Amino acid sequence: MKKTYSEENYLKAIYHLSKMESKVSPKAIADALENNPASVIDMLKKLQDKLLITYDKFNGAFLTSSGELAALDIIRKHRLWEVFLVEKLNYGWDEVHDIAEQLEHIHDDQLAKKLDDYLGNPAVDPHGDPIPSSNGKMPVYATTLLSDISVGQSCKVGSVRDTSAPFLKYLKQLGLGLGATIYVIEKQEFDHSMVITINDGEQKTVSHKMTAHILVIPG
Amino acid sequence: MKKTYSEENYLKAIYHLSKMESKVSPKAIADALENNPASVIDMLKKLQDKLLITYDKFNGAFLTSSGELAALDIIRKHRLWEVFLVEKLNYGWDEVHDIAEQLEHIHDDQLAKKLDDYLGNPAVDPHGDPIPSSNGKMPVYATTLLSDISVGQSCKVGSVRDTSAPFLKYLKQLGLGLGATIYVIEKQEFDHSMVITINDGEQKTVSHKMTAHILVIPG
DNA sequence: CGGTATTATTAGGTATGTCTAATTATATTA
DNA sequence: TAATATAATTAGACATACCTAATAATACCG
Ligand SMILES: [Mn+2]
Ligand SMILES: [Mn+2]
Ligand SMILES: [Mn+2]
Ligand SMILES: [Mn+2]
Repeated sequence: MKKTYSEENYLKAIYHLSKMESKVSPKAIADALENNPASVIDMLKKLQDKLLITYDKFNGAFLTSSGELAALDIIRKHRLWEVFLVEKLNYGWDEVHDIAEQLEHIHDDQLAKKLDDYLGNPAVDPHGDPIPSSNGKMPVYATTLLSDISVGQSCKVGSVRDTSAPFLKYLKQLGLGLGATIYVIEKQEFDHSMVITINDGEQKTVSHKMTAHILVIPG
Repeated sequence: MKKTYSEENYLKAIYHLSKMESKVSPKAIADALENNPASVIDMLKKLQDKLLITYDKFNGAFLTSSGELAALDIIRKHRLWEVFLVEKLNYGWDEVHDIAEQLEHIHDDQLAKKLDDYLGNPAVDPHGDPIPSSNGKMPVYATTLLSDISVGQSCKVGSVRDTSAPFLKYLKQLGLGLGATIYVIEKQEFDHSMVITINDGEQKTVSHKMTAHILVIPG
């Protein structure tokens, strides 16, 4: 069953929110899509009619299995296109999200597979996020937040939980790219800010807001 | 001023129709877009309000200079994406039009230029149609119809005037690709069908409907 | 010329996806 | 617990881009 541009965006938002919070509320969806709860309620009804989600006030929204497959398909396309834009068209990783937001909705049976093959079947997108397989499985890599790494431990940047331009620009400025090695020197109890070195460079202080949006592979 | 998906399709249709016929009527636009004249009239008013076209019943629709620039930009993107799909993703030239119809509406300031550079600044799309320049000029190549070539003359396939799958499939079956050399052996006065050889192969008979949709470079 | 077919246009309506404002339900917290 | 803040929901509206049916204008043809 063909989905509209808008339905696809809702499914994707619900998928992402369900990974972050236990309950996916209309308010949370409205915030994610930058629209309002009244619009969300309308759409939740439509998605429920199409058996893509279940929704009730107490449990919030849940993707059905067909809804989850649809969401993963969109995410797959989004991330493949991001790889294309960075690897082939030489965009910066902080420039590609909004374009991928459009490209993810292009409809064609063969496109994702051909793009995937052309790109050499990449495992992750330019932000380190895993690319779902064509049969709808989401590989899991980095799951530990940098903020949870202990003093004296080191780790590598696996992916980021925020794809906004300001965040990515700041990362670039810090030299914090994918795969960068981080060593945790100190943690402030007061505001949870961290003193770290990046690739054995000079010491830098980063806020909790930063460290709570960076996923790492410990060790 | 940002244009909607639909507005862009109308501008493109009006551009193409204006090259084929002297008057672009609501009926002709409706046929091209497979919708109905009432819808077209609505949109013509909107486009006129936005100063993208002029319209009156006696002269039909005309693109203003900003309308023409917009149309050429969409056509440029359409054709660049078609090159990408064929050259990089290994689609057949009969499979790419509908996908490009979606991709042409992707909006990003740098995208067309980056794509163009990445593809090596192609002059023509997979159907031999010239790719407009970034400053809105449409190069002109093949302008002669195969149906206008005389008996005893040869020519090369420059482009096609129909991008429907049945037409392109038939071309492929005949071995009539871009650049193929055609030699005109005979022309029937009755139905204007032609006997030709393709790349010095065996003789084939093709209808006027075919020869009137193939543009060639004589000589 | 007059009648018929084709086009153009208007009027009114539908579906999608959004909104604001009002109302109801649920949490928070003093 | 009662007041208050936040969230969910409903009602009503609006913009976009379609549609059908009716009417008006124009073209075509015998
Ligand atoms: Mn992204
Ligand atoms: Mn999107
Ligand atoms: Mn095309
Ligand atoms: Mn289009």
